Amino acid sequence: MRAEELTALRGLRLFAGIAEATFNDLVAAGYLQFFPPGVTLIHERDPADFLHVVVEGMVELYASAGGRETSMELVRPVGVFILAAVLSDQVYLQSARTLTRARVLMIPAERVRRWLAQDAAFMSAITVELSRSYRQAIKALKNQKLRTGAERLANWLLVAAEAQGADSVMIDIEKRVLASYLGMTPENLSRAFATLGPHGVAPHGARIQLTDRTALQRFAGPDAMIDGIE
Amino acid sequence: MRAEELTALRGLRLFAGIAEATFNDLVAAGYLQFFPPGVTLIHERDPADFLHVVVEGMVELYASAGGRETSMELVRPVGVFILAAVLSDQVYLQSARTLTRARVLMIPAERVRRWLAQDAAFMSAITVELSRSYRQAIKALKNQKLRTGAERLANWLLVAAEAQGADSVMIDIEKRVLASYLGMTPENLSRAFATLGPHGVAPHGARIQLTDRTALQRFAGPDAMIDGIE
DNA sequence: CGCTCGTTTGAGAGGTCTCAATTTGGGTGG
DNA sequence: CCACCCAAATTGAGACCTCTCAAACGAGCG
Repeated sequence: MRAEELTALRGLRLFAGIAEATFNDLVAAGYLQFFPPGVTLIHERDPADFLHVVVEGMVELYASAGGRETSMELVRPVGVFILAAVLSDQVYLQSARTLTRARVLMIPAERVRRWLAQDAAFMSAITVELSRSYRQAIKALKNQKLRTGAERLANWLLVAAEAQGADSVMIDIEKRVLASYLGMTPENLSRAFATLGPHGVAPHGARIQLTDRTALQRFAGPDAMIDGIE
Repeated sequence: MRAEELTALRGLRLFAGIAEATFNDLVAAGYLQFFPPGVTLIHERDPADFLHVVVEGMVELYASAGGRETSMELVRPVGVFILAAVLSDQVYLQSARTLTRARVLMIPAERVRRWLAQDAAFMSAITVELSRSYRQAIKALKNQKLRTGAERLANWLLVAAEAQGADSVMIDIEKRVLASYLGMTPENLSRAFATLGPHGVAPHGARIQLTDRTALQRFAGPDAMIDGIE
C-alpha cells in the first residue's frame, strides 16, 4: 500500500485516536484488492465476514426485494461500509458492487470485533461512525418520505454544486444509478430535469449548468436536517 | 419508580451487562415524568439534552420538512429514542410526542456521555443498540423505496398478526398515525385496506380480520431483510 | 340529542411506473 | 480516421399509484 493511502486510511473517522498497534494490526490483517467495475463485493443475506473500506474508485450499496432493486448509498474514498452488520455479527441488509475499477480493503470481521473489546478508543470511534451512519439513514428516509422526485434531485444538485464549488455540476456516475439512488426510474429522472428547467437547471449531458441558484433553492427547499452532511 | 419498572429498565438492551453503579446513577440522575397525550417531548433541530426512555404509554417520532410531516417510528415500553443525537452531542433530526398518556425517563445527555467513557460494558451495549437502530432505519428505507403503499400495509399486518398471535390484528393507534408511519395519507390507507380485501383482509373498525394468511403473504411478499425485527 | 373529530368515499389532478421507440454518445474494429 | 455498434439516455403514450379537496358517515362525549 502506498504511503499516501495509509495516511488517508489513518485519517478515517473510524480510526481516529486508536492505538497505533490496533491500526497496524487491522490494516495488516486486511486484504487490499483491486476489482474491475461491476463486481459484486457482498450479497444481501450473507453473513458479515469482512469490514470493507473503499480506498479508490466508487462502490454502490444497493438492496433488492420482490424483484425490484434500489441504490442505497454511494461510497467514495475513503469510506467504510456495512459496519453495523460486522459489529453485531449479522447478515448484510444491503449488497455492494463496484461502479468503477476500485481498490477495497477488507478487514476480517472477527478481527474488528476482537480489537473492539481491547481498544476503548476504537470502540469510541466506531460509536461515532455508527451514529453518523444512523443519522444519514434517517435523513435518507426523511428525504424519501417528505419530498417528490424532482425536489430530491434539486437538493442533490445543490449539495453537489456546493461540494464542487462551481456553477455547474459534473455527474460522475451513470444517470440510471443516480435515478435509483434518488428513488426513481431513469425515465423519471429525465423528466425531473425537465421539471427543473424553469428553475435554472440546464443539463448538457453529464454536466448540469445551474443558471439561477436562488430559483433552484426556492424550488428545492433545502433543509439541513435532511441535506446536511456530518 | 415501581420495582417492576426498574426490572424492565434493567432488561433494556441498552443496560445489558453494565455495572450496577452505572445503572443506578443513570436512573437516579434521570427524571421520570408522566405526560398527557399529545405533548411534544423534543423538537427537531434542538440540541440533544436528554436520552429518553419510554417506560409506559406510546411515543411517536416524527419529522417535518417543507410543510409536510411524517411519522418515523412508534416507540413502546421499554424503548429508547434519540440515542445517536445524545451520543454525538448534536441536534435532534426528529421530533417526539406522546400518543397516549405516557411515562418517560429522561437521563441528562451529559451523564450518559460521562458513563460511556467510564464503563466499557455500557459503551458496548450502546454500540449494540445503535447498530440495531441503524439497521432498522435501513429496513425502513428499503420498505419505502421498494414497495407500494398497499404492500407496506400488508407486511405491517403480517408482522402485527405474528406479534399478537391471532387471526386478527387490533390497531392500537389512530389510523392517521399508521398511515403517516407507512408513508401515505389517511385516505390512501383506507384505499389500501380496500385493495387488500381480495387478499383476505377484512377491517371492522380498529380490528382487522385476516381470513386468508396465505393469500395475504402471497400479495405482501414478506422479506426478513425488511420486516425482520432484531 | 347533537356536536366534534376521525374515518371513509368520491372526484379530479398530479406524480410515478411500464412499455416502446428514438436519439445520443462512447468504444471498437475495420 | 471513420463507420458501426451497443448501451445509455431521452421522449412518448397509457396505466397505475398517490395526493388534494370535498362531502358523507360514524363513534364517542358532553
